Amino acid sequence: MGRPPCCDKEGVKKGPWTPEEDLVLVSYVQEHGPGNWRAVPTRTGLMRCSKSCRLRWTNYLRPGIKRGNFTDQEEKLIVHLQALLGNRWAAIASYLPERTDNDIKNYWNTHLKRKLQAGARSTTSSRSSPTRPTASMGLPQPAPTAAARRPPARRPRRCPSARPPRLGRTCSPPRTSR
DNA sequence: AAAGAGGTCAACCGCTAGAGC
DNA sequence: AGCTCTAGCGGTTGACCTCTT
Repeated sequence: MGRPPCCDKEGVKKGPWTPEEDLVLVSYVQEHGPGNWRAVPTRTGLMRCSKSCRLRWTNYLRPGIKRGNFTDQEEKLIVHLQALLGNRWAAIASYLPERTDNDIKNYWNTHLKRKLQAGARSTTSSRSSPTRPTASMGLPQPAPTAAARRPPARRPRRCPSARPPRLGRTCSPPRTSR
């Protein structure tokens, strides 16, 4: 008998969360606290996978999250930490408690990577050896997370193209930023 | 005003570490 | 020691949005 899937694929809702689902999840977490995500779908009646619940909470519903509008200071910190730690977004996020790893990852991939590439292109002629930043460059202390303990190396994915088509984004709340 | 291109970001998937038995 | 299960992580996707033509 193989390992069962993390959640029942039949009857599990995918795609954007509705405000009603958010409300259910928030009230559950307020009552029981975050954790034991496995129990959340059964206890709340949400037709969502436990992973989806955890992700929604940590990336969107968790209190104290700042969204969008990265400051110059945050941007510099992310660039510095990325050079220092690599793509360990959770570890980087631990230095920015108001930001989520997903947010930082997105910001890096959409803004900073491009920015740095453009900068690198303009300075390729004057290529002194890049000064690799050190951990003692005035960084705040990270919150202790499991991410900080994990090694950065990961295996390549097995079949990246075998994915079912996504459901349409039909009922997400209107975007606030931009 | 319409169409196409490119950017953004929420959410998914697959994988690994670690706990529990 | 070995197996199962869960939590958490990083990479990726694709719908939606904005800008350009």
